[in-house]
Amino acid sequence: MAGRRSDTRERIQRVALDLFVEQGYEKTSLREIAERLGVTKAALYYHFRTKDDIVHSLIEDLADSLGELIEWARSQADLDPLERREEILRRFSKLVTERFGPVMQFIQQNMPAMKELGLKHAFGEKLIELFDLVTGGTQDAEAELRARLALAALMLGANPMFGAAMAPPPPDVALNVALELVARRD
Amino acid sequence: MAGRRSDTRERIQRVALDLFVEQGYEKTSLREIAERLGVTKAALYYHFRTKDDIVHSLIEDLADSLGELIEWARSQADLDPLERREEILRRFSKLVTERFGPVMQFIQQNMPAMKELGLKHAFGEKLIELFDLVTGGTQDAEAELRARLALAALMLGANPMFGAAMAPPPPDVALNVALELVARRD
DNA sequence: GTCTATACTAAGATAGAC
DNA sequence: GTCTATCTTAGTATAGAC
Repeated sequence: MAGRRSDTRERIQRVALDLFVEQGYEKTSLREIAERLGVTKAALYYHFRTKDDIVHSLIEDLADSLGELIEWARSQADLDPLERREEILRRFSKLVTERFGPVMQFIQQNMPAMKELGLKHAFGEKLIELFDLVTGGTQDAEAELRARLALAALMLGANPMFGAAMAPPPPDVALNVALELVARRD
Repeated sequence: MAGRRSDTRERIQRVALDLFVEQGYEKTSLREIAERLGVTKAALYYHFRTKDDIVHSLIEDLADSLGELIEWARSQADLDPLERREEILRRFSKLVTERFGPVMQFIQQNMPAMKELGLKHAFGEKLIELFDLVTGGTQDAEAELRARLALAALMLGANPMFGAAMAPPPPDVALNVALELVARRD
């Protein structure tokens, strides 16, 4: 626990994420990851029990951050609903642009790989909670769609179809459009 | 050429698409497809040269339909730009809801599998052309984002993140929001 | 047009030495 | 903490009989 463990574990995570984003989860073999790191497959198995386990470790951080955002949002029940929604979107945008863009891209492009072993749940449930907070609990279909699109706007750089072929929108533009989508309507 | 070939080829396409959507491309083996049809793997290889070839056949129809839509749009250069954009979105919405929803979902959830063998190009290039027609060729970042979101709204039922966990928006609601996103702004 | 049988390749994973 | 060697499983694909 104390002291400095080798950084191999983190190097594995970095290289694996790079390859997963670039080629996809299934098409990336452990051999490939190992080769790029200059170690053998067996070495990977010292740090991670399975291939899935690498993904799991990557997503845990993201799920934790979303959890913190949700917790914060729940604690702001007295805030003006619109202001709260807007601040949620701002903070979400910050998470995506500053830290979790690649992981988000990976998740969206490799959903089938996520379906196993509760990988989806740690993150997927958080995304739904966040979505509910942005809709404000309404059942109105259009309001729901707008909330989804607002989140989508912030993630479009990571969208499998649009993200791959085109440049992502500047974060500030995306945030503005997202805010407009959930703005009070008259 | 003449007469009625066996329908095995189409049955393979249907079953394969079902399984691909359900479990993902990589996780679906030819053995699985064959078993569900009550034939052997070798039978599949009679109708399709490779596993990729099955996907290719599925996407060709979609690409053709998009091609027709694009061709129509190009022929309407004299139409009011806004009206044209709106009609493009309407027709695209129709394609998605009436025929290509599952294929779209499959594509979005399995992008890494698309990257090979020009599978991406037949369809991907068409999507970009369509996108350009909806933006109307502007370079404005916000207008571009709005055009993307308009298309995204119509495909959200097929979106890997939102589509899986939540009910898709009613098509008419999605179309309305899409139209609003590209509406002339004052 | 479909099947049996099989070749070939590569993947994920484990055991045990260093 | 990393290696060599090996196991197990599964996949794609082909040849040739029916």
